[in-house]
Amino acid sequence: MIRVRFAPSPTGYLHIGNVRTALFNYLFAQHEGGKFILRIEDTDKERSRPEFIEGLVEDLAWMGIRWDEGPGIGGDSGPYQQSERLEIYRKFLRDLIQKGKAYECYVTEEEIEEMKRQARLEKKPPRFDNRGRNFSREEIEKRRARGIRPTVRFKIENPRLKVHDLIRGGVEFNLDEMAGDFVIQRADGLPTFHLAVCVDDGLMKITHVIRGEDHLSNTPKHILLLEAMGFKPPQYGHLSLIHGPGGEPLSKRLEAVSVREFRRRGVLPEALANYIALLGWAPGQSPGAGRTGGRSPLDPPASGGDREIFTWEELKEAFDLKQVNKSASLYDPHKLDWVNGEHLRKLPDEDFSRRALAYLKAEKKLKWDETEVHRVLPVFKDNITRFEELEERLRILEDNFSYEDPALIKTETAREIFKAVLSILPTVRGEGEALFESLMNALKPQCKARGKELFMPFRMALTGRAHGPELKRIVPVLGLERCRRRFERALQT
RNA sequence: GGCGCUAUCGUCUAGCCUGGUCUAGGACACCAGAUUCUCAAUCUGGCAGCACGGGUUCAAAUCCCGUUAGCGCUACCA
Repeated sequence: MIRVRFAPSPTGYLHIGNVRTALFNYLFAQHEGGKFILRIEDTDKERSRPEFIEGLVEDLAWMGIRWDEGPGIGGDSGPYQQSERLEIYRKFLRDLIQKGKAYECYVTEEEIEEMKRQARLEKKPPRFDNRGRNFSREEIEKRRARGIRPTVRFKIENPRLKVHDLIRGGVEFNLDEMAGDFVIQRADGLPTFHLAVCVDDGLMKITHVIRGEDHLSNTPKHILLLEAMGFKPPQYGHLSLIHGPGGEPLSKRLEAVSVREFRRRGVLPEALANYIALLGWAPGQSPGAGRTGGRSPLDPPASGGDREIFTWEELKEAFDLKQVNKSASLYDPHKLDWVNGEHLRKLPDEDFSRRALAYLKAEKKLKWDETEVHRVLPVFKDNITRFEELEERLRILEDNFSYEDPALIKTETAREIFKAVLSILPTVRGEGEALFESLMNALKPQCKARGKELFMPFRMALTGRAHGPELKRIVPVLGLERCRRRFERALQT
């Protein structure tokens, strides 16, 4: 059974970068019929904050990424919050020390700082020289007497290591060149990330660790640690990092790329998932789908490497870790908007209205009658890229708008048109677009204006705006009575 | 500095493993045209790329070496 995990530390909200890690883990698990585990890594008590845990859980749930084990639902390997697993880590730590695979290290932070300073001066790579390994009894007693609390370091015995990365292929490390023995328990008695991760991945029987590239260099340490504790290391796959639109690190604009922000602006969760999945992944080209082939729309959607729009189900079906590419990519807001628009337009009117309404309510932007809004919403389906634009569009429901271009309704022709409309309005019948047709049929004999000359003043009187959805769609949702009021108002302006 | 990773249109990518079918395909963005009310949507067309230098080969985007650039790690953060 495949078991993967997403292990965020609650030091901020979910954003494009870490939600992609979550998504790839989730899709992989779903595709393979495995389990997806959520684990909260809050061993850094300085930076971790409880409200971020809630935020993470909420954002993940909103996205539609569901965990099989983790906070809120439990599971066989709990607890799933590292701050509640401290006893477990201590037990493994004692064991490691007992077996001689780790040791208490009385070297102080100041000494290490000095060591680094020296190294810089000599233009040598700064690395810990493992001096704490060989302190004499007396030295240790002396340091203890000075009140120095020890860290615990893991002994690196065989520093050369070859790792097969699921995404990158073979990667070779030489830990000698990188660093010395590393800390697995801080002086304050809390485990470091390295220890906690390895104990948890071991105990939770994680089979595949899919995480950010920033952990690639940690992998040899983790494999060594896992083995020292008697666990079989999982397989590792490292995802490249994502950068902002200008190539700058994402951390510089975390707010703009947070899941919360996308939700606030009215992005569909499945569209976000779709877009993010496309960052660093593309469905491989099926053998038949060559450049000249040209697939017909009737071909099964899962084929071909040029697909862009996926439902959640299609994503789970098509996702393949082997097709994830190694290079970093930039977040492009334009394409997200396009993907979102595609998903919006694919929604049946009823679903579109329901979800748009839910958005407006959640964001406290519903200022009009709910049933009426529900009825009007589909008119805007082709006109928006995000729900956030709806607030402005819906002002069409208000009678006392100001005219964007008042000159348009003041011309002689405009006044003639309005008078003619008002005169034929009582005779107009019909539903939907037929209503508009009926209106136009009655109107044409009564006035000579045609084309733009006719429609622009018409639109301005009705909506106050020069642009908007087609009139044949606007008129029926506004209703004849409201139209009458607006034409009369235009005449008096 | 050391170690590691990466490198195809402005951006996301297909192709690379198993060299020829690639005068490199798709998508976003951009530009132009169509759609006889606008905007949008939609359709059509256009612009634009194998980082650089060597090799191997009859043949290299694809294999090898080097250079350059970007990124990551180099914490008692994760």
